[in-house]
Amino acid sequence: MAEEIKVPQHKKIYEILRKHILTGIYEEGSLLPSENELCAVHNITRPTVRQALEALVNDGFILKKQGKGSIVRKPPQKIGILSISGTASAIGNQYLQTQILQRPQIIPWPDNFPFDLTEIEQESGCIYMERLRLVDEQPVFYDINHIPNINVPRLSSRSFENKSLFETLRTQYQIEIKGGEQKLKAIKADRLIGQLLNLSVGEPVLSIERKLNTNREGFHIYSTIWFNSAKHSIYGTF
Amino acid sequence: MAEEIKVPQHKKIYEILRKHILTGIYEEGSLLPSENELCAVHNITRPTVRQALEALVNDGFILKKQGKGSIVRKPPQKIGILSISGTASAIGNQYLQTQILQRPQIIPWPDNFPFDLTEIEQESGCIYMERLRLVDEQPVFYDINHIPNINVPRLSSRSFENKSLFETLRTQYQIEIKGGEQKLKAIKADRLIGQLLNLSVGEPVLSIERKLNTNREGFHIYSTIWFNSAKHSIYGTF
DNA sequence: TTTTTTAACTTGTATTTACAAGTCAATTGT
DNA sequence: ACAATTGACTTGTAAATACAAGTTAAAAAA
Repeated sequence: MAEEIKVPQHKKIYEILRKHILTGIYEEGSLLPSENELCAVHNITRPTVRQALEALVNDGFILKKQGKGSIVRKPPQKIGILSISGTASAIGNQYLQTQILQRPQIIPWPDNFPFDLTEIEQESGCIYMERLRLVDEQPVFYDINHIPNINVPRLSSRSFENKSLFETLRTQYQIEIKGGEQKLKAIKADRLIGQLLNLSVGEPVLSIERKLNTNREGFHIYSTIWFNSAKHSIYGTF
Repeated sequence: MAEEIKVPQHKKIYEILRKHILTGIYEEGSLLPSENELCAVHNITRPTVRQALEALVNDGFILKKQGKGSIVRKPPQKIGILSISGTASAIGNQYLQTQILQRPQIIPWPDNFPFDLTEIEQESGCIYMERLRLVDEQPVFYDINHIPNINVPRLSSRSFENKSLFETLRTQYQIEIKGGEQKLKAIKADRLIGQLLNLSVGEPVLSIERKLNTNREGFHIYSTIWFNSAKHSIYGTF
């Protein structure tokens, strides 16, 4: 019971600093507290602080300069819909609303699943959910997700209305996206997609099939996205 | 003088291991020597070894597993059309033929160019070229490129029939792509695009606008790609 | 005033030590 | 013969310490 999840100190500090950068407590271009200050504040030693800072450097949140300090670099560049992050931060999530069409539920994997599954994934079933994302009240993309039902207790009962699925996975289950593969196509909207995205049948739609790798061996997240590119386009840096 | 360049130990180890992985001394899938072995061999301490290994993890050369070891992962990422590389390696360039529709020519920048240009770029004019890429004799994508006419002598007189534009830039001019940004859309084929890609007007086409950054400060390459996704899809890893 | 030096910061590198936790094969007990 | 346990590996986390090297501004010297 209780099942205490052990989170290393350097990861805690990483999460705290990351959040503070994203929420604007540290402004872009300003300096983070010095390593020694962070040691004092969080009561840990410098190597541990440096481990957290190094992760922030790798993720593009800060830029270190010897003799100067750690410079905040707010928009972590990347994270477009095409890049490593979740679909959430695509447009600037202030204006991105999420509608859950299908709350997470546990189902067996579909018969004709377009990706190969590992045995463990196959045996455990998957958590399925559908979301519709809107900008200015207009539907922009619709996505379905298949997540292996492996050691993600109560995920199916969580709400994702106002937070990113990937944010939840990262903070609640320590699941991080490490990379992935994707296939892109321009297709014609069929009746279902047309209805969801408020498009006529036959209008062009951008479809993305992706398989995301995580820090858990053999744990992959599968998403399919249909994107209405009439008024928006998908932006990404790399 | 002599000007001794000081290279940190962890960087030396990184370079050694990297070279050994790339030259095949350590085979893909095999284990690297353990951290303690590396300490003994190179006469350094474990934190230093770990610093080198961490860099290798970040660059995708190894994969660490607690209790097991460091697994060699030879191909340091692949690069697809969506990633950093040029459009060439998209499908596996054996089957990718290139037809030059417009040989490189020097022109002024278009009036309504969709990207902001630096002063230097603006003043120098650009090199323009159009290509059609075919798989199995069938057109798959059509791309136009704008390259600043800055210190790229005789580029406009080169032939790109059988080599990648980016390969030429890298080997002949030491210009390397370091990253970039892109916008993706699904649009309807107009008459020109339909004709080029062998599609009916109104069929969905995937369009990509990209601005590529290079190792030359202020030297960007601008491409627009129209992709026929009827029989192929764009594949990328990240 | 202007320049140089110093001192007090910052991050970078490196060692040493200790224990936790995952993996795997040999050993042990049944 | 089989299952469980042990022990010897592996990497992960964390502390305490020391000095090197880049940056900056205040203090001292010209």
